[in-house]
Amino acid sequence: MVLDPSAQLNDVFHALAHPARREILRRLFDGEQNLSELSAPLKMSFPAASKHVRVLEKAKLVRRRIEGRSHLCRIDAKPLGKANDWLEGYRRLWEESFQRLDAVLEEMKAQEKKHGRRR
Amino acid sequence: MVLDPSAQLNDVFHALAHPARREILRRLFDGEQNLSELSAPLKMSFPAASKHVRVLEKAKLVRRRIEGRSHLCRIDAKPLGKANDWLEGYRRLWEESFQRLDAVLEEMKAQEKKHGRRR
DNA sequence: GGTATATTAAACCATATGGTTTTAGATCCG
DNA sequence: CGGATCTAAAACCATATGGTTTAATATACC
Repeated sequence: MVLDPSAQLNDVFHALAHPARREILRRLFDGEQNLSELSAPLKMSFPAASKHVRVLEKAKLVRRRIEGRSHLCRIDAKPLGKANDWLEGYRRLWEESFQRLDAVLEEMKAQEKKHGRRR
Repeated sequence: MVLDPSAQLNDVFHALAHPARREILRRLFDGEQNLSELSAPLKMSFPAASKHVRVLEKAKLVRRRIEGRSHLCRIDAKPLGKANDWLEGYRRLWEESFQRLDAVLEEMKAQEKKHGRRR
């Protein structure tokens, strides 16, 4: 069905790459909202906001339920799990880099204790 | 210095949205490589690959050390930690969705046991 | 110096992205 | 019916993206 197995991941990461779309997701986190409600706080026209929602739908991060003239949007976080799975493989790497930072900070503290605070 | 605090996150997610760039990262995971080595397995011209590396550099996911005519690239996973932090806020949501899936599968298994396998 | 190698830069192209405004459909409501 | 509301669709625009090919630059090597 899906030709490129990583195509979904492309769509998810691309969807997350725009702050307006992340804001939309953040607000959907608290529950369903229709397009008007979603677009209102965004500093752009309604059609622009609507297009962002479509990008989220393509990434299957948002599902739409039409009720009369209101299009109710709901978050579906499953694809975020896929993104998380991909990141997971690198967790050791970025955690190590924070450990190294911690080590530096510890070293600085130790130096402070030994020689007293400077400046 | 950074006008939009989410700009880094935009760059990171955008960088991850292309399979060639994810592949580059995956290979840098195993250690430093220069541009020629990185571009060789990609089905595109050298300049195209070089541009992808620039996108990764802009997202601070890759650092470059020039040694003679060889540009050695090294992964820096810290920005992936930022991406992970953002995702973290939604973890509960996607885990719940998997639990629901598990519940459905459990239910199906229980039915199987009760009534025997059909077909 | 001369040649091969690694990389950048430039020019170009097609398509995508992100926005706008305007027009057109549905649907609700008095 | 008629008007207000919610949304889509279309047309348009500027810029970005992702690729190419060709030229230029810098380094290594004989």
